[in-house]
Parts: sequence; structure tokens; C-alpha cells
Amino acid sequence: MLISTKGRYALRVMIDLAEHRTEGYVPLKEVAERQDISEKYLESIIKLLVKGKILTGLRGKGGGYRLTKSPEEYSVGAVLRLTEESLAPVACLEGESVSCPRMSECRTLPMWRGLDKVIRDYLDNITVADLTASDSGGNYVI
Amino acid sequence: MLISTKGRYALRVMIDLAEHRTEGYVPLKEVAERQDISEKYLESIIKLLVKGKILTGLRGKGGGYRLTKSPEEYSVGAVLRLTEESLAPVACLEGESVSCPRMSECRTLPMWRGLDKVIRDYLDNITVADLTASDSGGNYVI
DNA sequence: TCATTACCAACCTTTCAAGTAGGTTAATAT
DNA sequence: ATATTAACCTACTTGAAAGGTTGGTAATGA
Repeated sequence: MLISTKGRYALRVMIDLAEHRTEGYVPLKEVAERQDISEKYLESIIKLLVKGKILTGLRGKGGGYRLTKSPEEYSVGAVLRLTEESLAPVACLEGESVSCPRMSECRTLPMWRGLDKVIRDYLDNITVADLTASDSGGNYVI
Repeated sequence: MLISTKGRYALRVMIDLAEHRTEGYVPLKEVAERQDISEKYLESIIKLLVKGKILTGLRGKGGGYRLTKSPEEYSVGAVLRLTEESLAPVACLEGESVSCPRMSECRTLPMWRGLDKVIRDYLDNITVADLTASDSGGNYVI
């Protein structure tokens, strides 16, 4: 499993907010209801997105969350990287200086790097806008 | 993490056996030493590969394991599917009839399917032979 | 018959995903 | 001012899975 529920939910939140961005700040409660996700759990996910500056929160009555930029400015990869720690397909490619002692002689490492690139290329070239209802469904269709 | 140590080790075993296939049956002990993997743990991984018929074991003195077919007949994907249960990038695509109630209306599902395809296409088009020392390193190089 | 080697079953330990629970601070409408 | 709304914060729980270990049994060749 490359992408956990956290990542999947994060994306769904982004799409939901994109589809309701004309309404100003949208309370978490509404998103949770529409998306059928527990408010409390969603809270912990949204916190990561706020910290990552891809959405901003406003407290108090009339408050809620909204996207800081427009939907086509967020790649799916960028969203997932905020919740997933790592999108690397194998442990060997995680972090920065993971030094596997076999690295230099490893027969499989280049192949894993290739897989990593294929995944990154895919996820970084789809935007949140591509996933909204208003979009006809472009690049990613099989 | 899409691929666990089990899958990575399995691949390294296959490559090791491919590179030593002229020597007839190769004992697990030798593979474990060369690959720096605990014998006991490797045992449990090899069991899966034998069950999957991609290598055969022979008991007793002079025994060990060898590939049942030639290295270019095994795709990386085929090997990994024997150890990994699922290569699906998200839970929604696992198993056969996973019925997420939101499936029909899901904004993200087609995108996940696309990701799954990209990964499958990559892993199914590299063979164990491509990963051996004798190979110049073809398709998968970045 | 003995060393070798594959095969088999059960258990352990640590980590992490996934989710709960309960409280605190800030903004706004009345 | 004060009640209400809603974001923000910290800590805990639970279950499953990854990543092993331990201790055996069965076949084979010298």
C-alpha cells in the first residue's frame, strides 16, 4: 500500500473544498459529513494541510477552511507528500541519506529509482482541478 | 511503502539464482550469505516462490534451489505478486470485489486506477534477466 | 548412518495506521 | 459582555501487519 487513508482523505478534502470554494470558508463539519469521514480524524489530517500551507483556517462563527490557491495549482503529489511522510515505493529510497551498505553493488536499486520516477511523474502531473466534477477528466484516464 | 522487504529480498534471490544458474542447485545458505539475509527469514520467502512454481527445491546433499525457467521469462511484477499479496497503491483497488460504497461517485478512483496501471506497466516490463550483472541495463534506466 | 539440505508450524516483537477523547483559544453575532 | 461557533492542541487506544526467531521433521547422497 503506497497511499494510506490519510492521503486519500486529504485529497478528497481538497477536492471538496475546490468544489465549494465559492462559498468562502467551509467548516470542517460540513466536509466531514459530505465525505463521510469522522470529524475528529479529519481534523488531524486537515492540520497537516494547514501546516503545509495549502489551505488556511479561520476560527469562530463563519469560519472554516478554504484553499489558499486555486485548484489547478495543487498537484496530487504535493498534497500526498504532506500526509504520507514518503511516497517512495521501497524503503531504500526513503529520506535523504538512507545509506544502505549494499547501495553501490545493488542490482535492484536503479530499477526502484525508475519505479519511483514513474510514480512521481504520474502524481505530479495531475492537479486537484483535474479531479473536480467540473473537469472532464483529462490526463489520468486509462 | 508499496514493496516490503519480503518482495525486495525475493527479487534479490531470483537475481542471485539467475547469476549462479550454471552451478545447478544452489543451497539457501549460500544465497543468504551472499545476500546478507537471515537464513531463517529467507526460508519463509523462498517457500512462497516455490509455491508459486518460479523455482524448485531439491533436498539433501547437493540439493538447493534453482529457477524453473530462464531469467528473461520472469517479470519483476510476477515475482513481487508472489510475496506481496497486493501491488495496489491504495486499499480501494485491492482484492477483487472490494465494494466501497462511494465507488460510483468517487472523484479519485479513476486516478488511482491510472496510477495502478502505470505501476503495473513498469513492473511487468522488466525481467529478472534485465537485473543481472550480465545485462547492460535496459528499459528501466532513468 | 551421518551430514546435509529442504520443508513445516508456531511464536515473538516492534511499529504504524487509524481512530478516540477531551480540552483550549479565537472570532463573531446578539 | 456573553454565548456560540469553530479551529486548534495533546494524549491515548486499538488492531494489524511487517519483520523476524525458535525448534523441529523429512528426504537425499556419500
